[in-house]
Amino acid sequence: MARTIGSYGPKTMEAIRKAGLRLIFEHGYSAMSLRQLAAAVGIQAGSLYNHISTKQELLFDLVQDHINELLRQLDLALLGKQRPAEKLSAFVAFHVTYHMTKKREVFIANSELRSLEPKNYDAIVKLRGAYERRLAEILAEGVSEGVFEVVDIQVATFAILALLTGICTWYRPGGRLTREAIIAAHEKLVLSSVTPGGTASPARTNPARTTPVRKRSRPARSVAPGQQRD
Amino acid sequence: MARTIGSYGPKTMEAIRKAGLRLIFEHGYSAMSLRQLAAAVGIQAGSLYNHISTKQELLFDLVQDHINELLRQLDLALLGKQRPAEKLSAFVAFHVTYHMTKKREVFIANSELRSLEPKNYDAIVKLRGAYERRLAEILAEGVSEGVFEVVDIQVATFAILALLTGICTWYRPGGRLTREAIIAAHEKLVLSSVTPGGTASPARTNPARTTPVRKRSRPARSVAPGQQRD
Amino acid sequence: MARTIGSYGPKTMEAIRKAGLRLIFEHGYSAMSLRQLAAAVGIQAGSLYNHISTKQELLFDLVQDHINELLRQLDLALLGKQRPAEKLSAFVAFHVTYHMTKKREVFIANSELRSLEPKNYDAIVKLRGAYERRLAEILAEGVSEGVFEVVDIQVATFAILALLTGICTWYRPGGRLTREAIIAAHEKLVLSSVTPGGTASPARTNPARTTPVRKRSRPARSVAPGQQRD
Amino acid sequence: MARTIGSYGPKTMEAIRKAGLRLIFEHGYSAMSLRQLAAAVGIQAGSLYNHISTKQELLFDLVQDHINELLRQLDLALLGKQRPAEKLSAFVAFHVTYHMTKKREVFIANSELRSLEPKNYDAIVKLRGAYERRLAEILAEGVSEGVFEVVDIQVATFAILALLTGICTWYRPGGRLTREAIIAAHEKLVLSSVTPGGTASPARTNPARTTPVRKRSRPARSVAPGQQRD
DNA sequence: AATGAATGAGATTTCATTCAT
DNA sequence: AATGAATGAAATCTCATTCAT
Repeated sequence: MARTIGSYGPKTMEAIRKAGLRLIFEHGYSAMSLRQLAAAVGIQAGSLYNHISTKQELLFDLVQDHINELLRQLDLALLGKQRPAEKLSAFVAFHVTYHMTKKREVFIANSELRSLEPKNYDAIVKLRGAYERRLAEILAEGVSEGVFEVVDIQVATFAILALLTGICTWYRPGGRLTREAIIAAHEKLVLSSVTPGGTASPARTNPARTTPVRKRSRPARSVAPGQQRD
Repeated sequence: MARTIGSYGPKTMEAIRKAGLRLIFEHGYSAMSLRQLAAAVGIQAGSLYNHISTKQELLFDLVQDHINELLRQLDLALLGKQRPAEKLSAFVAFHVTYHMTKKREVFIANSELRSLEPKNYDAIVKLRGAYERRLAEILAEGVSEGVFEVVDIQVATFAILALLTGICTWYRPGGRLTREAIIAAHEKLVLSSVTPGGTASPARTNPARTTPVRKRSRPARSVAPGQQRD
Repeated sequence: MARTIGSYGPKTMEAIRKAGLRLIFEHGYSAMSLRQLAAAVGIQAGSLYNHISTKQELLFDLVQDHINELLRQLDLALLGKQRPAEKLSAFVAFHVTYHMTKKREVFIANSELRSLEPKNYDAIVKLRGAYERRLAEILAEGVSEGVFEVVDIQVATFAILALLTGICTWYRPGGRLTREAIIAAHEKLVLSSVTPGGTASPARTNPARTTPVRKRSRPARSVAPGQQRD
Repeated sequence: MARTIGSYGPKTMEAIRKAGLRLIFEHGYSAMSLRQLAAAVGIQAGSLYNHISTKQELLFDLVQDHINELLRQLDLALLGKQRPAEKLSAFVAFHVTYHMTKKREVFIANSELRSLEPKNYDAIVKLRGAYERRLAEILAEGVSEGVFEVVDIQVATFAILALLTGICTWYRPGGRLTREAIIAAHEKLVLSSVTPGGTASPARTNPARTTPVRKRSRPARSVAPGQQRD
């Protein structure tokens, strides 16, 4: 049979990316077959190869494009913000908004890192590091100015990112809350979480750790998002 | 010919579960092949079927046993705690500790729900709901006593769980921080996050939502942890 | 790598059907492996799935197409025949001829019904019933006109069909007898078998059968050709 | 778990044979797994090997014992019969009765010959030949005495056997007809079928067959019951 | 740029059979 | 005589990928 409507010409690549995002989001990268993907696009499996080079490259492109866009927009969102609290607010608002808009991209970029081949994995983790560093720097600045208090900056960075990223596992447009309410809820949680006060004392580092850090027993690229890099 | 070398006897099942946990954690359920699993155990692929009935059942058992244990231990940890703040502290300490001890089980139970067949998925989601409810009730109690302040209890529940569960993606024993420090860091973040004060106003619900809630377009069982159920 | 040698193009499906017929005839459906079949066709086992959807579907299609063709040709053969004896002669001649020509299809359609899944089984048995009814009606007509005599029409129908169908277990082209001789031999047997005369009395029905008919203890779809339906 | 009731001691072998008969009758030899068989008996698959040597031997024993018994009883049934018609009546009555009583054994012995390994196949076909010869001799005797008329003795032998053997595909105790009625119905059909009269002329043999008989293209042991041996 | 048919590897699962206990 | 756990082969079927058309 000839090709079906909706799959013709230069729009096919875009249809592949879109269907790929959805299918990987729903089933995971290795559970998604290229036949499934092709069917969703309305073409035969072999025809995919007119547009992608391999399944792996499709994943890599989706993830890479997402992270680049994320970084680009984050920098726009932080533009002109001065004080740490202001920056943190902007970070939260941006992150939440972005995750509500692009929950599939975000989810995949977090959960399918382990499906990337080593070279691709390294490239993505490097990009992701840049994003995390933005938050870590905001926290560090706030702590050094005395407006934030955390037990450990690294832990707080990971924890806040996890908190914010959690959205894409449950958010659905048209749910009970408005976007603004969801953003507000997260701003409250995050800003309060680093507010000074309470009984917390600074973290003690591990005295047991006198031997050199062991090589990890599992492949460096196994799980997302924050590999223990401290 | 009968068996020559390799694992034997009643320990095999335990070895399968252990290797299964590790491999699913590292590669994901559908990326783990039973050949791999058998090799890790030291038997032939077909021999797995003396111990499991299907690959799917293995996943289900691992997840179910984990959640049952999690619930059981949580209730022990909360025993005798009275005030909401006390309960929340205990919840955080328990959750973090458990996640550091059993990070693989926890990670799988969160990330592989979508790999469960509908019947199994439903059973697990039900169990998980019981766990989430424990936290939601603590928050609700604190809010009604005026000791906690959140914009929205549901959102706060999901956010705190996401924050806490994030640990199992980066924690590794023997890292820079002691367990106690990690627990303390999370207690600070979580307890502060719900501390009254700040400018937050109560969540406005979505005025746009006048039509009945649509059926979701993707399978009900796709992603973890908190399906939009509000 | 793509294909190198072997069958190609639109002829493959026909080759699969032909080889499938032969292999099922020789070894039986469940004893025929798809590897064998693929080897007979000259392709890889997996390549079969470009042409068939499952092994079961292949069997079903072979059987269904055969029975449809059988019915179609039978009706042609009976066209214009008036008297019962004439009809019975035509039936025998047609049946024997067809079974000599398509002995594999015939044999499979009779012996592999039990290998059909329930839904497929039901469909085929229904078609087969139509064929059997043609014969039963000829006999009934002859009996009511007094030109045939049988003890029981149902039993005679089954018996004559069994007699005629037996051919496909021993016929081989180029054997000792001409086709015409084989047909003549069967016409003599069948026509004589229902000729009036002899000592036979009408069948007594079973007096022991006072209780309702029990459900059969084995699956309704086990053996061919005539399930006890009286 | 220990062994279940009904499977203990010297009765196990009998249970295996009985369950084996049923399962092969219902599903066919190669579709019956030894695990199924063991389950039907109430033991583990491995335990079968305390009683049988291989799956193939089980089939062979079932078939061989059946045919031996068949021959033995046939000779008893023919004892003292003098005239051909008397003999043929006795043959039919015996055959039908036996097939109603032992329809599973009969069916298997006819349909699973192709599942026998060459050596076993040869042994069984030899035995079966003895049985067929009994009928062929009765017919030949009747023909030479002028009380029977057939176009071809070989064809008539096969056809009558097929007719009679068909019973085991539809007979079920407690059906509409009494055993006696079924026997009577078959006696009428068979005796009439060889009654002299009618227009049939003796079979012409195949003039085309001038070349030596080709070797059969398929394995000598493929199908039942009457290989073309003329 | 799409199809349809192919490949070779590999997926999960079942099989007959073995044997220490 | 039974069990339970093992083997190695093979079952059906799916996969990513290739390529002549």
